[in-house]
Amino acid sequence: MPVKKNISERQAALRKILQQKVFDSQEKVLEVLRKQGFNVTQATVSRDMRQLKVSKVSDSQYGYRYVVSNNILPEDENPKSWTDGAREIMFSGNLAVIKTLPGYASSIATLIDNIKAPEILGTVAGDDTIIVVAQQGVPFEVLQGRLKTVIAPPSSRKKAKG
Amino acid sequence: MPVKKNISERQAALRKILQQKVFDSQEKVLEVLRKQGFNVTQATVSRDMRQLKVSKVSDSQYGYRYVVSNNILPEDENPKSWTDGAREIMFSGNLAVIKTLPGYASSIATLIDNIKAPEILGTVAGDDTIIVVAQQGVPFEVLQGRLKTVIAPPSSRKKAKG
DNA sequence: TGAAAAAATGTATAATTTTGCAGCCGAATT
DNA sequence: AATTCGGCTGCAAAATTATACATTTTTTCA
Repeated sequence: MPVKKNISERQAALRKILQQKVFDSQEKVLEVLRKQGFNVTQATVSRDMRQLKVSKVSDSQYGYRYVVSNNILPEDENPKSWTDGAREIMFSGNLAVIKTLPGYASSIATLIDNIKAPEILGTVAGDDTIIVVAQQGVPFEVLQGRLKTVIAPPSSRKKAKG
Repeated sequence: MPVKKNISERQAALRKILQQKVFDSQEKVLEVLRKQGFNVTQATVSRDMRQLKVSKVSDSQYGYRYVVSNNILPEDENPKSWTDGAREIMFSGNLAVIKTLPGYASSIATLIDNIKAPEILGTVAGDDTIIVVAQQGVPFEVLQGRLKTVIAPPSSRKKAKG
């Protein structure tokens, strides 16, 4: 097994590991990481978890467990930079789940429908939640990028370099 | 200063304290609790946090903070359970589809939202159908277990001796 | 290139959190 | 009343997590 050393690869692996199984200590997570060829220490796991905003919460079924957020909104992001009441976007498989202020969901869903992105099959809106269904095989990042063009105000986006 | 000793009063105070200010250790939270007349120790704060499902998460690049979910569902509240309206639960990938009696969907979806399960990204309710989106990688059994805590009849509640 | 700066990591340890255990207290039972 | 039972808590120790510092690795830039 080759020794892997890429940081984002390791953090991606960490994220996946935490999603697949319940752990109650970083040491145990570390064991799995090492079996996958990431030869690091607990200190690094701790630092990775901080960067990924992993949190440890009590879980009635399993004692303690780690939870890795799918939330792409930075914690310190200015809420005003998000239009139309959208509060957070999360991803799971070929779906995106958008939480909004109460009552905003359907209007935002309409905006999403209107961009007619080829990789978006459709949306369903409740009162404060939207589910966006992406075409099969569309990478998370692509879907995220599309949705940002609707939900993030253009002024907050970096100017194109050319 | 009167010494308060009621548990739920203390946990309510803890909740409020955590919502109002950023703390990075239980000791510091404890100081505030003590100033409010709750004469306990850090161990109790730890236990309270466990019960309230408080989680510690990295705040920005540096620093940690506690996060307490905004909705609590007192265990012995629901005088009459909405969950009687749920008829069927089915799973497909990272989704659960719940069929309900006509008109019950949104009420039950709200109950599901209120448990703030970390593995549930969100729900969308129609009139008699709810779609629950789980976090990627969450095993079917875990999602099922979560939903059962809402939808299963309160037979798990303490019974008279039998 | 190579030097300097920045980033990443390990080590050892500090800081924090969790928990086993025993005592306490109140409710229920005898 | 005394006993039992069960939940809550403090104490102290164990377990876990975070970090200061040194070292190594990577990046930058001339």
